[in-house]
Amino acid sequence: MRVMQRAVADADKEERRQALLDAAEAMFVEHPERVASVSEVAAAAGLAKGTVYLYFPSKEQMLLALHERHVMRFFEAVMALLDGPGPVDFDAVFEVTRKHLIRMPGYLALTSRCFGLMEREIPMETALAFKMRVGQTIALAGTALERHFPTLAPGTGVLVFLHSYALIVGLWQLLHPNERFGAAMNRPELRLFKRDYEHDVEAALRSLWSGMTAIAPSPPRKKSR
Amino acid sequence: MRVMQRAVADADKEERRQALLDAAEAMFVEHPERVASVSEVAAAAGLAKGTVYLYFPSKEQMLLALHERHVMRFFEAVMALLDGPGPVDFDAVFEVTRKHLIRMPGYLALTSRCFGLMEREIPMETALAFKMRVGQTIALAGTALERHFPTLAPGTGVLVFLHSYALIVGLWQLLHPNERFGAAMNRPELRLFKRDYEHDVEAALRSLWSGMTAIAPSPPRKKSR
Amino acid sequence: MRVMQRAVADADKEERRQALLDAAEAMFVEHPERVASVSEVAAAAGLAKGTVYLYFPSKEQMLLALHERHVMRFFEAVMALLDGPGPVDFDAVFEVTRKHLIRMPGYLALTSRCFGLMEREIPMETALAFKMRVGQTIALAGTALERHFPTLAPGTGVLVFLHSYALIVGLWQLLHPNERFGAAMNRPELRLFKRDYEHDVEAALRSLWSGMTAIAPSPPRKKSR
Amino acid sequence: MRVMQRAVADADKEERRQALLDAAEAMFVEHPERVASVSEVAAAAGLAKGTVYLYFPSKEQMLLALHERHVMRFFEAVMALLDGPGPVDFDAVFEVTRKHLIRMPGYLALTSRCFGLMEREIPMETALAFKMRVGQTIALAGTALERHFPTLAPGTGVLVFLHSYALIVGLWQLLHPNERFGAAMNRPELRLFKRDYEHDVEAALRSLWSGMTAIAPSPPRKKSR
DNA sequence: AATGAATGAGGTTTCATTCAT
DNA sequence: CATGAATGAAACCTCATTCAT
Repeated sequence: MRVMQRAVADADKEERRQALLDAAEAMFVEHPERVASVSEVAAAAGLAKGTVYLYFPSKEQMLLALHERHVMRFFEAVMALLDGPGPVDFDAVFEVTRKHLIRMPGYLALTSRCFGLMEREIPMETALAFKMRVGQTIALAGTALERHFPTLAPGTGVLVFLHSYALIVGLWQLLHPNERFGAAMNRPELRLFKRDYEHDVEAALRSLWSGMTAIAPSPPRKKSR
Repeated sequence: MRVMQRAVADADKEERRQALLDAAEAMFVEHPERVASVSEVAAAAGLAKGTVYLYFPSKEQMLLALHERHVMRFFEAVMALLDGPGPVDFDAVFEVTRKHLIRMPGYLALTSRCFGLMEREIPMETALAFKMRVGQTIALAGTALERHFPTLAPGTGVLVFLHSYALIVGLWQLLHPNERFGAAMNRPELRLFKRDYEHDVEAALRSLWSGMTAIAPSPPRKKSR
Repeated sequence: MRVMQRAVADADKEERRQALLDAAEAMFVEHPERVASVSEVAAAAGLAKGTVYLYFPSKEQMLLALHERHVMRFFEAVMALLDGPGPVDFDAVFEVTRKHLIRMPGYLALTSRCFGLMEREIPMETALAFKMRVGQTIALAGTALERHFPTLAPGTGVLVFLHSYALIVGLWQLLHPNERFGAAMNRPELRLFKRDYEHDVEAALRSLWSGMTAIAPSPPRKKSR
Repeated sequence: MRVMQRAVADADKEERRQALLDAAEAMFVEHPERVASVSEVAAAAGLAKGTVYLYFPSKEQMLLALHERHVMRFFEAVMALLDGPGPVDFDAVFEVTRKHLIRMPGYLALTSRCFGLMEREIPMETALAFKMRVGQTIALAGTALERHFPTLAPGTGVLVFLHSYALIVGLWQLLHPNERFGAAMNRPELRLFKRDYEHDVEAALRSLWSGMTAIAPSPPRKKSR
C-alpha cells in the first residue's frame, strides 16, 4: 500500500482538492464522451478512491465544483478585462472567451454533459448556492459590460453573456471535432460537419453581438486563429 | 405471458418501431433529466424489453433514431415553408421553429443529453450515415433559405440553421425550467435564471439573424407567446 | 456465461424463490456469525447476483422473507398440534419447538442477528405488513393454546409464546455452541458456558411455563434428547 | 489541529478509556439500531479517530469492553444486594435488575447486537479471557443467590441468572419500542407488539423465577413502574 | 500521546443485452 | 415474432485501520 504524501496544512489540502479537479478535467479532455468513474479520477490524481470522498461529498458534487471552477475562472478573466484600463470591444472580449472557454478542452464537455445531469442528485441547497454564486458573478459581468457598450440597454448586458454562452455550448455540441471518425469526415456529404469550430463560433458570436449591441457585424480585422 | 399481436407486414413493423420511438419520447417529456431504461420504454409502448431489440440494435441507436426523427420532422416543416407559396421572413421561420422544436419538450432534452453521448457506442458507419442524412437535409434547407434572404451569401444559409440550432439547444440547457427548485427560484439572487425560455430564445434568435442577414433586429410585431 | 434454467411458470418461480431462501439459510447455518453477501447467496443458489433482485427487492427484504418463512413454518407446526386430535401438554409443544425452532440451525442465527437490524432499511409498509402477518399468526396460536391450558387467563396464551420465544432466542445467543473455541471450552473456568443449550432451554421453558400456567415444573419424564 | 491534553499517568489513561466507553454507550442510547462508526465514537469523546486505537486494539474489542463493563456493573450491584444485610426476595433482585439492566438503554442494544457478532473478529484468547471473567462473576452471584433462595438446588443459582438474562435480552429484541413506526403501531393488528416491555419483562421473570425457585408466582405487591 | 489524512476491500444495486421458451 | 428470466459488468460509497506528522 503506497500512501500518498499527506496534505495537512489547509493550503496543501486546497492544492490536493484542485489536483483532484485537475485529474477529473484531464479525464474529460481525454474522453469527452464519458464521465470518468471515481476510481479513475482518483487514480489519475495518484490517490485512492476513498480519498476523493475526503474532499468532495459525492461524485456529482465534485463535478459541480469543477464546473464552477471553469465558470469562475472565465468570469474572473472577463472582469479583469472589463475593469481594466484599456478599451473594450467585441474582439477583446472574444479573445478572453477563446482563451478561457473555447479553447479549454474540458470546459465545454463538462458543461454540456452535466447541465441538468448534475442538478439531479445534488442536494437542493448545494445546487441553489451554486446557482446563486454563478448568477451574481454573471450579473456583475453584465453590468460591467454595459459600461463599455453604450447601446446595451440596462439589464441586457447579462443577456449578452447568457446568449453567448448558450451559443458556444450549443455549437460545441454540434461541431466539436470527433476524432473517432478520422478520415471518414472528408466525405463530401459530411462537409457540413467538418467545420472549424473556433472560426464558426467567432462568426456566430459576432452576428449575435451585432444584433444585440447594434454594432456593425464587421468581419474580424485579421484571421483570428 | 401476454403476447402482443405480432407485426408481420412491413407496415406493421414500421408502426411498431414508431410506437417505440413515441414511447421513448414520452419518457423524455415526463422526465427530461434522465434517460429512461429500456424496459421502461418497452413497457410504455406495451411491449416487452426484448422486443425493443428486434427493432433497434441497441438502446443508443434507438435514441439516435428518435433524434433523427425529431430533426427530420423539423426540417420537413421548414422545407414546407420555404418551398411554399407565401413570403418568408424571420417570423415565419421562427413560428415553425417554435412549433416543431422549441415547444417539443422531448426534443431538446434528448438533443442536449445525447450529443456526443450517442456517438460513443454507436458503430461508426451508423453514426456517419446518420450524419450524412442530416447534413444533406440541412444543406437543402440552407440553400432554400438563401432564396428568401438575398442578403445571405451563398453557403451561409446552412450556417444560419446551424447557429440557430446551437443557440436554441444551448439556451434550453441554461434556462429550461427546473421544477425541483420550485419556490426557491424566487429568491432575488436567482432572478437571472428565472427567465422565460421561449421569449429569450426568440430575442436571441432575432439578434443572431439580424447579425447574419443584416435585417433589422426589430422586436416582434406582436407579443409572440 | 452459463445461464441457469429459466423459471417461467409461476410455480417454478416460487420454487426458485424458495431456493434462494434455502441458499441464504444454508449460509447462515455455515457461518452464523456473519450475513452472507448477495453474491455469495446467489452463487450458493447457482444463480447470478442480479438474479436475486428479480425475486427480492433488496437484500434486507430477502432476509426478512427468510425470517418470515421460519416463523410461519414453526407456527404451522404448532397449529397442527393444537388443532390436532391428541392431548397437548408442555412436552408436546416443546417437541414441536425443538424440531422446528431449536434445532433449525439457521433460524436463531437469523432471528437474533436481524431483530431490529432488518427493520431499519426496510420500507415501513413492508415491515408493518410483516409484523401484522406474524402478529395475527401468533395471536391465533395463543388462543388455541388457551384451549389446552385452562389455567391460562384469556389473552395470556399469546404471552406464553412471546416469552418462550424470547427465552429461546436469548439463551441461544448466550450459549450457542461456538466451534471456534474448540478444546479451550474445557477449561474449568468456562464450565458455565459449556452448557447443553438444548437441555437448558428445555429446563428454562419448563420453568417459565410452570410459572405461567401454574402447572407443576416437574422434570421431563425421560431424558429428552 | 487541536490536540487533546495527553494522558500520561495511568489513572488518566484509564479515565480516557472510560470516556471512550461512555461515548460509545451514548451512541447506542441515541441510535440503538446501528453501531456507531469509530470516528463518531471518537468525536463524541472529544478525541480523534486514531486515538481510539491507542486504547483499544480494534473496534470490536472496544465494544466487548463496553459490554463487559455493563455486565460487571450489573453483577456488582447484584452482589451488593446479595451480600448486604437486608433480606432478599424476587422483588429486591428485580429492582436491581431494572435499574442496572432493563432501564439502561444502551445495554440491551449492545448486548443483542453484539452477541456472536463480537466473537468473530476477536482474538480467541481475548474472547476466552472475557468469557472466563464473566463466567466467574456469574458463578459467584449464582452461589450467593442460592443462600437466599433455599429451594434452589446447588448449582442452579447460576442458571437463574443465565435464564433471566436470556429472557430479558430476548424480550427486548421482540418488544423494544421502535419509534420509526410511530402512529402506525396503533393499528389493531399490531396490538401484540405494542406491549409495555418493562411490565412484560417483570411478569415473565416472575413466572420464570416462580418455576425455578418454586416460589409463588404472585403478582407484584404494588404497580412496579 | 494524539491526530486525522489516506487507504482499499467490500457491499449493494442498476440495467443493457442475450437467448431459451 | 414476442417474451421476460438470467446475466454480470460497472459504479458509488462506507468505514475500520494504519501511520506520517
